[in-house]
Amino acid sequence: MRIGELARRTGVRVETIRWYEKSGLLEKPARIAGNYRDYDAAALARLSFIKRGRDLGFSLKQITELMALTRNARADCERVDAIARQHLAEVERKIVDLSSLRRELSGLVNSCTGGAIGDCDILQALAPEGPPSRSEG
Amino acid sequence: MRIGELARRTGVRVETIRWYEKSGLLEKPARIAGNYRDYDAAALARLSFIKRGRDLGFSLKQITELMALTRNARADCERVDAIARQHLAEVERKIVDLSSLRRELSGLVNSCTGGAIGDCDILQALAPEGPPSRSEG
DNA sequence: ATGCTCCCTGAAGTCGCTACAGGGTCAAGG
DNA sequence: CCTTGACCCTGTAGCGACTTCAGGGAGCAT
Repeated sequence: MRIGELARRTGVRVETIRWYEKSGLLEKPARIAGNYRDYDAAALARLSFIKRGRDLGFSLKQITELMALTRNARADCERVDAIARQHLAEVERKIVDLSSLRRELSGLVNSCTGGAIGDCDILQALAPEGPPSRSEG
Repeated sequence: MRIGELARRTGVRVETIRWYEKSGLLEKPARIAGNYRDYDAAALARLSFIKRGRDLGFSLKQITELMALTRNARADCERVDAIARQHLAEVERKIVDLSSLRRELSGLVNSCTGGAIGDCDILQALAPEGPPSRSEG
């Protein structure tokens, strides 16, 4: 199949597929007449794996490693688990960070009473502690 | 004050300050002997505002707009509120996305029983529906 | 010949920095 | 006077994961 069909089947954009090839995640496919890329079922499986990994938030580097591990069928599952656990920890950290951010932001947003800029609590909260003149620094 | 002191006082790195200047968030400061940048209290306040906005996750573009609004003291608070609300909505969406991601990932991680790659449930979950050879696709 | 859809390459742009190369400036110390 | 060291300067390239753009070629239908 050509790149457009592969894109349609995987939900990955054509440009992105070419970019994966350039950065070494996908092998260079055969070419048919017209210099068009020609993909087979293995390429489809590989790209689906990448897509699934990306959807789960893994980096391309992690996905590269995971794909390498799949080819080494005798290797231990440990490394795969480590990558997944590390990613999970990162996701959990991000959730915590964003949650405290949300608390702060929703406090800000609810403080807005719709007046003029001078009274805007949002801008007040963003401004530094003191006014520009520093008599109490 | 010179750029190093400004950096220390705001917690923004020297290179980042120069980068803010280059991208138009900070005005070009006066120069003292030796071609060193010379910052005043207004620059300190401005950079503190930027820092606080960044800590709250606003984009530089949003911060630029917020700073422009502060200078227009008679303007309505509405636009400020809109920016903050939009950002809050984005943060909330990210939290939702990451939470479902966490569920999926922790399911994955817990499925790992420590065997060989061939049995690894994590890789199974990442792989596409069928194996590369497609007799049942 | 024209129009259309698909495909090609290579380069540049996005965001928000970070890092590096290769210097200049200035005060303190010997 | 010279060196050391902290600080500063400019300009460029790199990061991740793409997206967009410029400028074409391939192949089919009309």
